[in-house]
Amino acid sequence: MRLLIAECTVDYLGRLTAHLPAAPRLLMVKADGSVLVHADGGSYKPLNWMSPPCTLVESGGDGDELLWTVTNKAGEQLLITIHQVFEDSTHALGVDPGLVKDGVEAQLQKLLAEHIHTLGQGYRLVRREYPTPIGPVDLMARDPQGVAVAVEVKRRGEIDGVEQLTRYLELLNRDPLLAPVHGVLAAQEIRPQARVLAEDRGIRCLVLDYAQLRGIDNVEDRLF
Amino acid sequence: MRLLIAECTVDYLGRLTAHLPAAPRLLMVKADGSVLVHADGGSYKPLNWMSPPCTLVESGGDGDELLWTVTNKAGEQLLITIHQVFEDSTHALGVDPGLVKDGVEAQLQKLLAEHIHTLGQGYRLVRREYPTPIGPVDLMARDPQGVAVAVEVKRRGEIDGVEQLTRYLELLNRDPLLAPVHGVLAAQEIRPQARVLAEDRGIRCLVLDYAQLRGIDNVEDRLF
DNA sequence: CCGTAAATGTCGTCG
DNA sequence: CGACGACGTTTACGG
Repeated sequence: MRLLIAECTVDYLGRLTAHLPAAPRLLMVKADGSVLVHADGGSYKPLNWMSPPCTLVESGGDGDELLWTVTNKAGEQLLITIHQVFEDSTHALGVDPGLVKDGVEAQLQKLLAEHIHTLGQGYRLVRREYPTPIGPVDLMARDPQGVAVAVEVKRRGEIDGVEQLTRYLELLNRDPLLAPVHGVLAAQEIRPQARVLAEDRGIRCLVLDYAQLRGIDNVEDRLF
Repeated sequence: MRLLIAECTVDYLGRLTAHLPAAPRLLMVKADGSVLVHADGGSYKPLNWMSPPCTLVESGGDGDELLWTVTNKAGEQLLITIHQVFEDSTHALGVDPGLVKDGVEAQLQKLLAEHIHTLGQGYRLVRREYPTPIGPVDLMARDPQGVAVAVEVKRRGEIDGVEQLTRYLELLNRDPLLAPVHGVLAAQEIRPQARVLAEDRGIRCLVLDYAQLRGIDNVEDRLF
């Protein structure tokens, strides 16, 4: 990895065109040739960048200037003019062992499947990832009367989730052996507009308490 | 901005939990206190990070180790254990003048508005950004028979765009002075599933050729 | 400050 | 390799 602190001007010509006036910035060149231009603020997103795979060509500009031309397969270009270099260092980091994550939605789905009575007393789980032609429904269950219930699990319930579940329900209800199929949107948090849309379509909204779902585990652990 | 090249272990405890085993990495601390952990690959996204506003507390760990505890308002934590420092430098960059962008969807919308006959001969533009209670429709037009046509412009047509246009159409069709309102999804590229969904709902799909739309300009430039 | 839509989104997974 | 959905999405824009 090469790090430069330098005054530079940057132009991106690709899916859009963008320009950065001259200013001191951090230029990061990674081992795979990708380039990041960072300012001393903002968030983790660089001001400008080129993702790998790409190639960097260094050439002389006017006077003491350097011109970097970074190009990718699609022909997108990042043009960096370096006016003054304040620091320039290179470091061999090696391949990173990588990030280990504990998911959220998958956990919620698993927990809700294990405690399907969170939907109400007498509910039974049919299966997780119930297949449909347009993708799997997170959970399929039966209510105490035996009516099919399709459950969409989200961390945050938003309009997208309602639309997604609506498409599943429309398809599932075409199956005379399954219909009628009710819908439940289950999430740790449900946005007001998503709730309005869901309830307008007869979809029940269920707010999940992650801690409580795990708490139920603990209680049962004590019982057995 | 402070840059460290260091062997470190990182844990994030927040919306999820994530762990990075010990390895040499770049640690970037920005002036606003935000912290980025970068490897020598991947894309512009750090392996781990904390967005501002947040606070960094440095304390001693076991032996020569250093422990950074980065905390934000929501109580999320980024814990960085620094085992060995290979380089440590600090640079004053000042406030960045910022990025100037030329958008894409806005350009497409403008071009299509200027060449509304791309929809078909005899089409007339009513207005861009036609207001509805849930937000503006990109373009409103009339077909040769005077029927209202709502157009949603995207760079890439995906299911979301179809849903968005569907919501607009549902609302617009409630207005007896406007109904019936037809729908058109116009994009440089339309995904197969979006096309199926759109056509199932009677929404026409129109693939836009950016170069050709500008080419039409050129031809007209030559004529006048 | 909340809510929605856009993003040079990026990233994983699965066909 | 393309399509599709999730993301610690982040970010910009409007009410």
